[in-house]
Amino acid sequence: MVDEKKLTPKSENYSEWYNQLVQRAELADYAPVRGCMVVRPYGWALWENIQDALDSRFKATGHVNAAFPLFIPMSFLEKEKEHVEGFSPELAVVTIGGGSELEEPLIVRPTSETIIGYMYSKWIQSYRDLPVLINQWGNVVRWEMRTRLFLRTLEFYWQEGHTAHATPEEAEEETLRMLNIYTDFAVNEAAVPVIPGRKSESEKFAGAVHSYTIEAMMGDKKALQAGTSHNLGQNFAKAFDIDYLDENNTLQHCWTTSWGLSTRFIGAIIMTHGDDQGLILPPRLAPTQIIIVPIFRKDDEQQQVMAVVERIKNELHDFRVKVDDRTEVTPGFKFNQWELRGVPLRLEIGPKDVANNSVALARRDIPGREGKSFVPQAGIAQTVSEMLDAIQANMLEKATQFRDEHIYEPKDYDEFKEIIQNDGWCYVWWKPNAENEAAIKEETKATLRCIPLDQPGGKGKCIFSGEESDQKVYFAKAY
RNA sequence: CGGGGCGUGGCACAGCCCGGUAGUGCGCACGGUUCGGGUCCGUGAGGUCAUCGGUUCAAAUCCGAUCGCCCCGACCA
Repeated sequence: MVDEKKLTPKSENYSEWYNQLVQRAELADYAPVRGCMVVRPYGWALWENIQDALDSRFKATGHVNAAFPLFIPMSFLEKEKEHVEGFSPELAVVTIGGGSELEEPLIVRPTSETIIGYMYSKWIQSYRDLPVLINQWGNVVRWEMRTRLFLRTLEFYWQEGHTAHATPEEAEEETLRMLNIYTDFAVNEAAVPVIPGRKSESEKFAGAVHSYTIEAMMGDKKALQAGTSHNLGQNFAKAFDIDYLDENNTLQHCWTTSWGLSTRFIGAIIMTHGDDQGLILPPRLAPTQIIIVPIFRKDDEQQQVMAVVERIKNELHDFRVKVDDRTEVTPGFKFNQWELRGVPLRLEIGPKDVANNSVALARRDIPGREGKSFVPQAGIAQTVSEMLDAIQANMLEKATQFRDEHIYEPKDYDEFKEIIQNDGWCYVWWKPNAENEAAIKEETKATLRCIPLDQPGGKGKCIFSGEESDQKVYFAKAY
């Protein structure tokens, strides 16, 4: 018999582990409509912390938030040829409104370049109006065939930034600035090590001149595109007449960008850090950073313990802290439940601690006895603060180590195939060629994840064609 | 849309082959017990067996159709 209290181990069935974890940690649930997701309060609290971390970075670089409509006229999408080709297979279309057939079908936005481009064309007249730096928090719909909670659902929540600039240099600078913000967020807030890089021609966004990505390695070694930033050149400006008069009174097309990060990132956090006990959340993003579990048997013990618990809780007011004072479940039950939900630090206070002026600390990132320590009640805020920092740092270090251990540099294509077969990543010299890329995908299921910004320099022979090239790239199987 | 599987209390499943008044575990409610790693015991609530039709004295079980879901492929933040 399977122990229903335990998660299916990662090593046994990774996707089952993932699904059980998401649902039992109460992050999200399946909705009545196939492929749709209900984000539960705990999952949404995590998303709100992600939003705050990103929003503060956006604001610091001059961006503002706004909201654009959910419905977009079908004709808007058709104005940019590559864009409509890329998105039409996955559109949800509304044809009836208020009981009668609409003159023009509306699509539920799969992304907002078109409607925002349309508005920008009205707002922008002069070079003095530029740059326009707007971000939107919202939801979009893409009718995907196979779905998974957070990673790919019919509807998902994200932010999409859309900017317009006077020059190609400014647009490229913006595209890279936002990529760097994503990288900074992923590494320093989520403890998810990512590789920032450029997408190949075949993998880029429909309608972009070029796309950048942050690529992360999940616990099963598959790659996950965790955020994207696109330089749209003048493609959308031309399609939507986003024009301005420059200093010389000459009409010019704008240069635009777009960049997005979605609730998929929650999937990245789960699959980067989670273990067989459940979630492990980075302290900087965890909705609850510290859970206090009081332990007592008799009434008089309860009073003494709760007095200490209250005092400690007040001392920790600078942290996101909760007390689990339920009496209907045992401490052991609570330990397991909060571990499942990934709370970084657990604080136990029992009769022994009352007597010794101590508390027991258990860190989530180090399971078992090694992660447990007893510390004095005095100076608890300082102790806890340092430990949360240590957890955050350790999570990043562990994830980085795991990733680096599974990136290989094959000598030849045979070795390449063998590595991909075992789900490793390949870091190889590459001569850009869409046909060769397709051939590799066909044969191995691996895709060109990115051309990293950080290049080693020098030259080498392309892993596939043998031609000389000056760039190295990553290939891997991906979500 | 191609290949495979499954629909039975909230969840996970047994029962179906060989028709005879619906079962187990988890969860839930109540009482007690326990509480420093998912306590234990007792009592109880909860299901027109996916739907429609057929065979039969009798259908969760046999036959037919329909619907839905899951897994494997093609598409993808």
